[in-house]
Amino acid sequence: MGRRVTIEDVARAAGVSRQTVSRAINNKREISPITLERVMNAVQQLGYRPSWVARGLATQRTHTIGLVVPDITNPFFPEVARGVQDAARAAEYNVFLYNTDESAEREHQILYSLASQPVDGILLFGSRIDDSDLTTFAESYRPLVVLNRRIGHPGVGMVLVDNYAGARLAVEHLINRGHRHIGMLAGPLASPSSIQRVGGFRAAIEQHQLPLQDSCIVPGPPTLDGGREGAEQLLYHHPEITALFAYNDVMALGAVQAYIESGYRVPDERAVVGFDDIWIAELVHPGLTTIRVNKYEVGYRAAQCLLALMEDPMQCPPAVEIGVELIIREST
Amino acid sequence: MGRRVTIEDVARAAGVSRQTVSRAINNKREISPITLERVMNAVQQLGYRPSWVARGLATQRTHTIGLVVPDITNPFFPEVARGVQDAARAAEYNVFLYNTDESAEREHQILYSLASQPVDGILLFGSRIDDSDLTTFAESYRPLVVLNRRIGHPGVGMVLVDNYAGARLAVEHLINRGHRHIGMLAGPLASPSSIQRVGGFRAAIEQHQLPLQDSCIVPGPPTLDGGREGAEQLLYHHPEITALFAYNDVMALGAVQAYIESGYRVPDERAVVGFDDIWIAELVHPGLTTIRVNKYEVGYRAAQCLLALMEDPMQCPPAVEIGVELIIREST
DNA sequence: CCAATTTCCGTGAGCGCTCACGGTCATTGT
DNA sequence: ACAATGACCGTGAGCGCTCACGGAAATTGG
Repeated sequence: MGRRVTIEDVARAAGVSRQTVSRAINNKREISPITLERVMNAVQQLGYRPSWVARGLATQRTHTIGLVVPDITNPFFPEVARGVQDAARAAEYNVFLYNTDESAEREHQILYSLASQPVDGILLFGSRIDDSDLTTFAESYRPLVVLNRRIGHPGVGMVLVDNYAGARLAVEHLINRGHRHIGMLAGPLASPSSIQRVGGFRAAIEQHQLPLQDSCIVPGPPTLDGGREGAEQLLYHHPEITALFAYNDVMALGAVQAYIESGYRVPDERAVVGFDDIWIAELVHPGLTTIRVNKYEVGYRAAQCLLALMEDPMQCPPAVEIGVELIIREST
Repeated sequence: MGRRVTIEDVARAAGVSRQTVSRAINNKREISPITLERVMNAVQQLGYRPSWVARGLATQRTHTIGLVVPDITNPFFPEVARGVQDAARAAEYNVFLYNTDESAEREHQILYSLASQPVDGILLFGSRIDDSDLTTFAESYRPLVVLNRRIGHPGVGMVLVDNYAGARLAVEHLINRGHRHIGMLAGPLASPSSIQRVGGFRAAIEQHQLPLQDSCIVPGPPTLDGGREGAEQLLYHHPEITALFAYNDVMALGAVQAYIESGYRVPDERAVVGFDDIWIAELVHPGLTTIRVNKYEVGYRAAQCLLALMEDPMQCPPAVEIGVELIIREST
């Protein structure tokens, strides 16, 4: 109850003009220390809080960024989100969160609705829309940072996880362990990170002149069941395969489950390596060998990039490269 | 580039007044079908998108809610957040996400900053500020829904997980399994859910007339390490304890680890039951016996409650009760 | 065929703030 | 002592939209 305290009220109470109050709270100087204090007192007493919305309308900036992820429930993203939040908070930005559910249509909706302003910039992670759509989008909309996409466009930043190197590390590790028939659970084919990981996988296999049929690379949803089913399918069609490289840890976990349920011992008879190093990878039994990605860093640096972009929306920031690391545990 | 398309542009293009355009896009009827179509065409052609901010200033509603959680990285919260998002999306609301890091000070900051408007309502989960602060907060601010707090105040909704019953279920299960010396990892004592779970724990123990010293209930941060350390401590001071009820699954997992590292077999020599049934509880080995809380439902229904509250901010909605369920796996 | 509705649409004001000016007073230099 | 500089502050307008009016046209009834 009670009307909102406006800047006018403060001005009246302090015996100055609105503009002076505005100057005070945004410490623009151009204001004498004494009036500044007078104003600040009035602010305190009335409990005045400037309206973010009104300010947004006047300045055309809302101090808000939008974070778009496929699904916050996917264990990869909470840490990323956390990184984003922390970076945003440091700069006094708020962050909106949206889930696309891996659906391009849904993603379009969100992006479209984001255009009607609430945000100053967008962080697009795990995008599933195609490159041309993304480019036209980047052209018409505000600063944007994308994950694992190469878009050479002023005003858009890129964060690139080294998927290719990660996949190679994984495969080489498997080869070192003596495996010669290696399969891959490729995840969602539409995803660029899947393409990159498959690329690294193929390259490593070929370099070592190991046999590889296309049917040893099976796509599937990046979920536990996706991993389980992929592994079962491979078990059936390619029983010679003794090791699996999975698109991500969740799929890898599913694969391990499938193996165990089918009576194989991991890692003695079948080995599995995942990707991401999500929190639980070290808790399961056997502990999951995986490629670690610093997820917090991904979020944090992406947000920083976006923040910089918002200062100067026309620059072409260098891509932020995120390195990866092989973490060996018991599943290989 | 290019100025923003305003409602005036549309009005001009369609040969009508701003107000008519406004009516059209908010389908207030009071508008003839023919002009409606004319306006809509103009909207299409110019690619007009009403400014959320300007509308917010005029209507004093931003169509935004704020979700405050201790840490989105805590595996309990992503699912909750997901439920919130989905409910919000259905009503065309955006959601801000904030992390308090279990810090009361940080929470105050956030709540305070939220007062300067960006949100129409607040979802406060895992609050760590004390009851009186919370009440004064509830009085002065906009609609609010809190989790696991009893605040009888018009305009504030409550979502209550049945912690008490959950704790009893857990303890009784342990007793059925033959345990007579049962300890508890109590989590953060400041948290109401901790208090409630401890209450249920005590009640069950007493009802079955089992021995219980206060030192068998050890507090600690709700993390893996918190659980591990608590278990070690108990192992040292109360070696007679054969079963543990943990504040949450993460602590329970830590406890299991501690036991295994100390050479105890779970569940043969030591049993552990958790709380929440987070995603990974069934993936670890041994699978974790736990009290399941439907986290998605918590978020979804909380958001619905908030939405209702925003329609009529002075009502006292009934508390939303969330039931729990004992899930028996291999850790007991 | 004319008053009483109803339907439709336009006008002014205002939401709470900031920006670009311009004005006033005290200060400085010579 | 007088113009010129600078520090400080106030004024109007405007950001893009909606609300509460009120007026004109189209409809109805007897």
